Amino acid sequence: MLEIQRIRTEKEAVIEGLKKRNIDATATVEEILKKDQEWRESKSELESIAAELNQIAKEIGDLFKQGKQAEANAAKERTTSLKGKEAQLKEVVSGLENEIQQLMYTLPNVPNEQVKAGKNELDNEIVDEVGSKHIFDGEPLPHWELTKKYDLIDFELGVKITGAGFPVYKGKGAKLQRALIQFFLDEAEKAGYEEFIPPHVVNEASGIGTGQLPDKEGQMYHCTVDDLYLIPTAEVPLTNIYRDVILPDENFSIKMTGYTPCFRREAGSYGKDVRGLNRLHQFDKVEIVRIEHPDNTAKALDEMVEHVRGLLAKLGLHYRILRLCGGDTGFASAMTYDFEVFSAAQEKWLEVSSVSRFDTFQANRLKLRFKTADKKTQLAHTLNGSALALPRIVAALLENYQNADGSITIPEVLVPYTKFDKIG
RNA sequence: GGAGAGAUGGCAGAGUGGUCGAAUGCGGCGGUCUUGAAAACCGUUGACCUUCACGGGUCCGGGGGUUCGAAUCCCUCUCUCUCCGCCA
Repeated sequence: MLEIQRIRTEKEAVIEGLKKRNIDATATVEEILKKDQEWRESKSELESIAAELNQIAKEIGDLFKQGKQAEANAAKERTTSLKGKEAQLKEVVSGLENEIQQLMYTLPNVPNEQVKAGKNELDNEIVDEVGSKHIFDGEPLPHWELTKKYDLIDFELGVKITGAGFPVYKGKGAKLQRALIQFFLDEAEKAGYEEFIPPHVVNEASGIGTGQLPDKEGQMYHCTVDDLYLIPTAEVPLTNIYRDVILPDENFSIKMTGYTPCFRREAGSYGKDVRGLNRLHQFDKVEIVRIEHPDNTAKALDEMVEHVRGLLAKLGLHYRILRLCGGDTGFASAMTYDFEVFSAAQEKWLEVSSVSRFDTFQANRLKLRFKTADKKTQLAHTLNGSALALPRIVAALLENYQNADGSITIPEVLVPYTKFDKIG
């Protein structure tokens, strides 16, 4: 959620910024400011009535103590009309607060100045591409054939047990999965991230804190009996560790990592790109999350990008980095870099990581703040990124590392984890 | 699932209708003393909204009610703890 203060003082900049998302927020912003003005007026009127009532109440207390019953009762009379007015104003004020809140929830984050205007993924900027396409002797097989051939992942079995999008990993397929998780966690730890194993189910307040709720309700699995949500990413529980927290001083840099399964309903995305591992309802991911002083955010984002680069380089994958355009940048994000690996058999790019800075957008909802040197409270900045999401990495590894004899080579960095260097 | 207890400031913990945003202790911060530190002593120490400011207002788990006045009384929800049962 944007800060109301920012809308008051930087109205034009906010509207201009949101245009990069292909959104004209003028009407909403004007509406917010109008209601905000009304709210402030009603609120101050309400407060002066409250002050008067407090004053009278105090007088009555004194009168009773002095035994001046009659005068006290007379004073009581004075309160009735004030109380009526107070009740009326209270309703107006809380009504306005609700309306403003609802409007505020509809506004996405203002893109960073580096973000280009654009409608959709076609307008994203390719900022770098590393590696080149594998040259194969024959036709490489797509990963869904490889997983079947070597009995690594059983999609049909998952359908039987749960439904589409819940694969069963077997044998070397399962081991490869575990190896990647371990490898990613070790790398994150080397980079200074502290490991967490958070709950995989969260409450409503946490969903609101990181911005999944209220708007994107349909994306999460909801356990209605207990009113809890399966996490769509470790970002939710990890970031919410710092909900309602005021860090004691401004010297902080919090770096967290965690592996969790991620659950996504992916409502409305059936039919396209859902083959094999490309899009699942449950998948594994190692996430990195940072909480930073606003002055340090740009640097932190760069470090996270470098970290993900390092992972892909070590795995020897051909990848590219995109800076998402305004229209493709997530609701809460101010700037996002997507990482895509090239899938040799499918001959297309697969997104494997998304690294974002949210600035104060999440912190505002989370009430995540810190104390400045002069003892003021100020919103902190949050960032997060996948490092990495497993399924498409697995897809790319299997497809790209096929050998002429049909076997699949395991990248050297993973061998200590898998304890085997070849499939097939 | 059954029975009971409870939710107060960073923590512990008092407070059952008016002077309580809240005693006291611990912790934190500043100071005195000291070569330095400890101890001792003194002071200070919540968040939010509004205002240029003075000031004003709100907050004692959430919501509602009674009252001139609620941390304190009533209703309701949520959560936590203890015991029993069940289970890893």
